[in-house]
Amino acid sequence: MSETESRNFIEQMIDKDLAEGVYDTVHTRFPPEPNGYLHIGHAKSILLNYGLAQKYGGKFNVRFDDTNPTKEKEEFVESIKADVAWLGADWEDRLFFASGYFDEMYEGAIKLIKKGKAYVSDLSADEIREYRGTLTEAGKEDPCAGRSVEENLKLFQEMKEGKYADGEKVLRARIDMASPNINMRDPVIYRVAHIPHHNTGDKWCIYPMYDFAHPIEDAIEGITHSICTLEFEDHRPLYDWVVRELEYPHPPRQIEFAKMYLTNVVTGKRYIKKLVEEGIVDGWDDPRLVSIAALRRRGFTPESIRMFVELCGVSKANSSADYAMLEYCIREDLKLKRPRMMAVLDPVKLIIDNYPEGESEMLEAPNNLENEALGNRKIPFGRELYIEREDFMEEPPRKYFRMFPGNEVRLMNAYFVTCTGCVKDENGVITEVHCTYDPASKGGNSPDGRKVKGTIHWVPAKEAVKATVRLYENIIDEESGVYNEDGSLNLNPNSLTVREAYLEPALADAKAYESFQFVRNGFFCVDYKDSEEGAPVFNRIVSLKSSFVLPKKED
RNA sequence: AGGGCUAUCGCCAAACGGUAAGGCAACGGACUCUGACUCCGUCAUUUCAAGGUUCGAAUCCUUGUAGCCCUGCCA
Repeated sequence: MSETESRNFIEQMIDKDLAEGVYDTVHTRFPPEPNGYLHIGHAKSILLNYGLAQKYGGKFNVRFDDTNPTKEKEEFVESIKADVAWLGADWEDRLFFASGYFDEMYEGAIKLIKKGKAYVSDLSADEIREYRGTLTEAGKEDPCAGRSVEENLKLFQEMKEGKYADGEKVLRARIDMASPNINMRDPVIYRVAHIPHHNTGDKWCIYPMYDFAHPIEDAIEGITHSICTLEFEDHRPLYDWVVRELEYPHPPRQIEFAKMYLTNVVTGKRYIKKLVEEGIVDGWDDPRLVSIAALRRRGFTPESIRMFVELCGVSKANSSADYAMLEYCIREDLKLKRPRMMAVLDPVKLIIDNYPEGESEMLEAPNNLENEALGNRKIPFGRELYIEREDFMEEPPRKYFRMFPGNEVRLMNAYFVTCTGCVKDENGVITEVHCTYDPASKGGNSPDGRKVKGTIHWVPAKEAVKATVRLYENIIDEESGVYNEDGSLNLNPNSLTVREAYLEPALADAKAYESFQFVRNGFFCVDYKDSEEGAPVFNRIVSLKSSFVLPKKED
């Protein structure tokens, strides 16, 4: 860490703890409940926790907070592990499950009962709610609060043994029914649920509540800084109460930060579910979504997401980052490390009239002009090529530097060509553009040193590979907000455009999730998921800014 | 008399009583084997508001205002 670098508020708290000797190390954790897929918001938590451990030379755990078997599935455990690993957060040998601590939690509950700090209640869920009072009125004492320690012990034992049906009895912590903080009004800490658990099977029919379980999990693992989101701020007094009453020697400190939101993006599980069910997207990893898997499939790299999280920073102010910042991060990460290949998305044929018919040659091109380490590749060149339809204009506006009759441009990595005209069909649609080339300008430079203003990309007509390209835009119509008046999503009808494009031959061997910069057309990632018979599909990651923009009309 | 938290440029975000960093976006211009990238320049006399304390306030005090969270046997 450099001295000049400013520290976020969490680092400042950690510095203080370390300086005052409250802790002598830093141990963080990412504690997801395995009840869904991770998205960009979780990435912030993962990278924040992992980053702090790295920064302070401490440790980082991954722990599944699986205390409610009604919601959790093994399937999610695997996807979460994969996503965390992909992001580069290394838990080493510290992968834990809250369910692994059920014995300690049970012992903890007994300890509370013995201290007179917990009691078994017969109240129903509705009654408990009634007794709890409201935001402005104090709660009432639970009629069971007066039970003796012995009776509570016996009843709790019976809860564990399965003598009671779901909902019949709960264990409550005895704190303060009149507390202005509703979480402190004798919170339920154990409930009965006769449901098999994905880890413990049917060993247990009572399960601890989050507020009781979480501090214990942290304490057992020796977590020093338990970082969570803002909505748990009100729970901190209860968190502290639990670790204090259970007399953990070095209790962890809970610190809350603001969740990250992205502008014009959908993260709500219920909305995503609807999009999937209605077939608007093809699953939770559709590249238009922001689940970790979707971002990966779209071609975002772990590095780009790390950069994004760092750029966003951490604070306690609710905020929502601009999607443009995420795009900036992937452009920044990829621009030097990926090859720049040529692909024509909207082809029109270019015929070089003075290039010998039937002949062809191989040209050598650098994969990335700014990164020699990426090497060179060979591209076949011949008399007939495809160029981008918009790279030719019969009557160009001012400041149009590409193909128009009489203008000389460079075919990237190939030759200078001078446009001579075009051929149209009966409807006036341009079918061919014609030009002549300067054989002396091979490689893209003329021996006489003359310059051209424009350089355009191309692919050889014969050898080009035809491939499916999917162009994605935000699934939300950004012009008018995320939601319609009726609460439905305001969808962008053009969020996906599929087209057949021509790629230069070198791209035919691309591997899944390999990314490329298509010259002028943005960054693309190869995706095999939905392709037929293993044919690659190219997903556009982001478009280059200002691409395709013609000059403003002159006044 | 509910409680807790937050307010700094279009969007994130520093500044910790010493005179408003930085990034994204935007806008000029230069450069360029793509009009991208890169580079250079512009972009808060002012920090939700109004008072107060101070030589000096985004930072301290007072009073307001706005937003978020909390009444699961979810996490």
